[in-house]
Amino acid sequence: MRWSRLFTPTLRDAPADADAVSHKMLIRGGFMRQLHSGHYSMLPLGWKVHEKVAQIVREEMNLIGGQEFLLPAMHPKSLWEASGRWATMGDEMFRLEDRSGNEVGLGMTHEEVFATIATEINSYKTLPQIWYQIQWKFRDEPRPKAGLLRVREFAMKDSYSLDLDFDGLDRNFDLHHEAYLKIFRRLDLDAMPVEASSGAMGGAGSIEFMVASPAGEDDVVRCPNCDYRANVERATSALDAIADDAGPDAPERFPTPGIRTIAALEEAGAPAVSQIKTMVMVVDGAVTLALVRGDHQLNMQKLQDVTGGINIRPATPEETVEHLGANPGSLGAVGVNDEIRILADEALQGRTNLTTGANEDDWHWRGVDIARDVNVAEWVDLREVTAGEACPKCHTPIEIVRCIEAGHIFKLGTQYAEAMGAHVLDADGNKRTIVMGSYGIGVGRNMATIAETHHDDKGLIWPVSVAPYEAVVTVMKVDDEATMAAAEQIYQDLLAAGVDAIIDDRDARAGVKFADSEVIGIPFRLTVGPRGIKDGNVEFTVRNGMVTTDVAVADAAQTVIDAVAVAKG
RNA sequence: CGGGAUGUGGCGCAGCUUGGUUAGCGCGUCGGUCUGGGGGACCGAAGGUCGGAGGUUCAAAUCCUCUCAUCCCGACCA
Repeated sequence: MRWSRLFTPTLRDAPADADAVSHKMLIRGGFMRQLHSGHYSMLPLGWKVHEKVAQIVREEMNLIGGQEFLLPAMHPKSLWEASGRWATMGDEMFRLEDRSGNEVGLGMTHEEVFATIATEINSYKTLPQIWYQIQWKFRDEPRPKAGLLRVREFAMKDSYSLDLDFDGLDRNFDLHHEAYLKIFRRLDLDAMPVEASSGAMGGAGSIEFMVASPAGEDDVVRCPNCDYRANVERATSALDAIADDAGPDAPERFPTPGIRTIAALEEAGAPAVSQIKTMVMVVDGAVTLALVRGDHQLNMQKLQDVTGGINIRPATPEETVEHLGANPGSLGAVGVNDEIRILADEALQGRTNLTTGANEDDWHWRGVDIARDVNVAEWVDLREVTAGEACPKCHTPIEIVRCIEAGHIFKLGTQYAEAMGAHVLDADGNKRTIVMGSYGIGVGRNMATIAETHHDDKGLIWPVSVAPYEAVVTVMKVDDEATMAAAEQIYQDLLAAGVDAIIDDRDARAGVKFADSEVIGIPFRLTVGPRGIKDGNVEFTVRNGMVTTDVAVADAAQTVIDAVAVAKG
């Protein structure tokens, strides 16, 4: 490519509405432009990077036996009704009507379609299978943000494993786990696998691949001592046992005028660790109480996971008063009847002599024995761990790191195959439901994650594996014949050796050319100018670290060819 | 959905409080001259429904109402 013909509108300033580093850099480098919230146009360089990321994913999927498909993005309502997800996907699914009035949805993921195709598998002999595609997903996100990190329209590699049994699923899950680690290594992303909530996907278990970054949206618990890693949505920690006084034979009501918060109640003599915090939640329309220790936080995802609820929200003040008879600040579960489901965090199990609201404004109970006085339906893990608590495995204080979710793999099980009727006959002639796994990597998000973690104050620093160009030959004086001829020869040598090179043949000032190559983040640069040519030299600059050395004109191309080869491993 | 902020040539901004010439500035763009190893200088030029609609007024970028868009925070702390 000749830069004089390249369309890549670089900017001196980042747009004011960009906040995340990757967003600013990708806009400044002319990789992409926003069309509207959550939708980006990929410009030539952006698309090149995107496709290099996709190709790495494709290669690693093929290596584990994946077969590439391409499924429709637009799906009939009936398909999603069959799995029950037409309803459960809620507002996150884009829906529209065709001219006949038939409702269709834009695919957010493709379990249903792949499972439908899997109905054509009739014999166990066809299994296992790994099917995948790299295709556009549409999700009406509540809040698109941070450039490509969270968008409403994006390319995703989604793969699906099909097996006769759960042992097979485990094998394919492990194959994907390994393939994903290789993919992230090739993308130069330091991704850590963590236990995760399966969320709306359902299924038996899942692993997220997390890359530490302040631009992320997930918090990951990490033990600095052992290998414990988990999303806060799943993480636990070891708590010190608390020895309570037995307390009175029955709870006692006492007046607490004006006391509305845990902190205020603590000042009034009830330690937060000995309070019950009563969260009034509405789970799919049903008022539910979630109890946690006074000094603990409720994790909504954990509540969602344990209840299996789809729509979960805090109760409104009106609903709270209607069901419990008091306002927030004086709420409790003592004496609440069976009509309201009560879930209590495990940290409250066995506790006595506790304090909690009495469901009458300005009154609380003390001396509460939770087992005796509260009608707990289930003891579950609801609490969000915090940094510094003890690792559940080794008791070292844990840390919490902000992360980008770069990939996610799920052990789905049989639910989609069952819904779509994907069955096979096993060796004994018995009908069996196909066991599925599903595995996703967002191409654009990974591109942004690389940008997020590979830059300096001059711009991006792409790993060679995904760089828009591996090398640029920067011509300092295009009207100097000897300079241009030497640059052209080097450029042709690079192309002949398979290096993805570009020659900057623009009649522009040196500063402009340097700045552009740096903001774009091309890994290697050969600067060819009359000054060096006179001595038979060109300059070789490595973008990462901006180290420049002189090399002989005759060796220049080979220097880059070698550097590219080393970087690609 | 709740809260906050911002919308003025391609990008970054000023002007708005206190309404009043032809709406400015930097960068970028186009033409030219001089330059030529870190976003150069000078001359000239193009490019704007001041997000949109309605209202107040003799007069609106500026005041009022509604609306749309974009960004950030939150989706719990009883």
